[in-house]
Amino acid sequence: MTTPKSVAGRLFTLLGVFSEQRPSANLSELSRCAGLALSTTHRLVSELVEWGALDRDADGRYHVGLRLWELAVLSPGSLGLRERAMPFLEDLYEVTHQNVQLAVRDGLEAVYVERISAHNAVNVVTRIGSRLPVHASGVGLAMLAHAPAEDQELALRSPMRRFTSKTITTPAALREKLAQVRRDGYVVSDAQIELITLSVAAPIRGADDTVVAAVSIVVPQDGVAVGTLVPAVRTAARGISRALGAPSAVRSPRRGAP
Amino acid sequence: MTTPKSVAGRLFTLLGVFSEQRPSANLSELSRCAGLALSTTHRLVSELVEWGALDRDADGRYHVGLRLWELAVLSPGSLGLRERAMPFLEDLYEVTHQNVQLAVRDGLEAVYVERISAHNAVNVVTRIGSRLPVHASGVGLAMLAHAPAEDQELALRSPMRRFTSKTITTPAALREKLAQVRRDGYVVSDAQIELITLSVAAPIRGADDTVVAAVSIVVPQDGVAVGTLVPAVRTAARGISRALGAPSAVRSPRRGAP
DNA sequence: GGATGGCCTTCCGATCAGTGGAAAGTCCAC
DNA sequence: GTGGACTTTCCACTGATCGGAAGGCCATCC
Repeated sequence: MTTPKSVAGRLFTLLGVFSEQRPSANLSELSRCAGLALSTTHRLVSELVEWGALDRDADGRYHVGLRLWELAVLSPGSLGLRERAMPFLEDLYEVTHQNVQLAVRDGLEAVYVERISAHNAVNVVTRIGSRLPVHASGVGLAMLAHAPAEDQELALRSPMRRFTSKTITTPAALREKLAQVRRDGYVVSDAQIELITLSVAAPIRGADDTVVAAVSIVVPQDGVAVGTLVPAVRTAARGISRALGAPSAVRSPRRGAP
Repeated sequence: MTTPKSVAGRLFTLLGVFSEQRPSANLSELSRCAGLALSTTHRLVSELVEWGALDRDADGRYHVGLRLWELAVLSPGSLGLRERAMPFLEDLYEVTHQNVQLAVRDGLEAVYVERISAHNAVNVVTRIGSRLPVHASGVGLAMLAHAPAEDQELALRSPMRRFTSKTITTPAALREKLAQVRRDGYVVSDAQIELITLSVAAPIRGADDTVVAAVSIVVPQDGVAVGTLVPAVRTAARGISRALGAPSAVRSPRRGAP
């Protein structure tokens, strides 16, 4: 474990100790995992607690604090987008009763910022805040297809992790898929992450008409008519784009669609 | 503005510059608002960007980064709670089509961690991540009523901000309200924040049977039968408690049924 | 064109905050 | 009582941090 020289780096290392697998830790644990001296850890952690980045419970264990929420919701993927998208996600959920997801792009990863799920909906691997490579997720493909050329180039050149036998892993396949997404205006991502699920995604445009997010719906592989989902997802994506002030969604350009 | 002496403090000061009113800032702005030298700001901000706490857009402006999401969702109010509560919030929304909110307590404040709202629902002041004093919000009262005695004492001794003519502001009134909440098992918070709205809230218990969160529904003052909302909110709260493993919410366990 | 002002970036020496070893304190289990 | 795991406090040394200063970039103004 490389110990960063700067204090800031040490703080980040400490915060990085927390994960889904280890949502809480005691002082020694933090010290060990971060590779810092106990006394140093103690002081830094105390400062983090004082500010609210961490909380300390009755057992002396540390958790991520609620103050970080206040910051996180200020991120571009959150501010405005979530608020405005929510009602449309609601609509989509109400019609389909399946998992509905909202994601933004961070480099070559799709970050899920909202998700609506029902009791009986199919279980998916993603949670809010989690990330998936753009090449392997419906939302990722929807966003990548309309990303700046340099990002697309980078994605084509980067190794693509394989999740299932159907995962796109070659530049050629990805290139073709992206072209198809641009042509159709939506993505059907078939068993790219898990063999039993399928997702339909569509891009969301912001006020400057660039694609800033994507919405998707995840359903079980069998028993759901994909054809009926596509219009619903596209409608929601369009509604959200309009709510964000996207020019192309305000007027109604009929691009070859009936 | 007092300049903190520690590096950690300076980092927090920098992050604290961002707010709902100022979701992005350039370097000089950060330097000015944080009261730090330009060169210092430059170095610290660069480190924050490197780690992902901040992002820098094409115009050279800084935003809160998406990495903070990954941390924020690990907070106790998020991890597990949101995931498990969502379906029940959905149910509540679907039945009522009003604003549904989920909150946790942080000291004497209620922090909203999830909210579902419809196109036509009444507008409320709260957003995800925002805070309200416990004495003035339905969710706050629901949580405070079952909080440790010391926290209740503290709340009774602290000054209570007045939002409207109906806001609880005296220890006596608060004490009585809390007793009522404990007796009834729910809260009707009538115009305590805004005169035109009313909320019904109920406490949610965790695996250790303590109250860890609260769910509420916010409706316009007029035209909605409160009587019909109470059972719905209580049912949802109970369902979430059960999903969290709260002993008191697990009804007569049927054992042996394979 | 040259001047001006705003903003960002880099450099560098003095200084002072940060580090970590060590020791003392706390708590629990055996 | 003893041992062990964890936390808290102390302190002297040191090297990371700070901020002034200088330079670069890019507008806008005269």
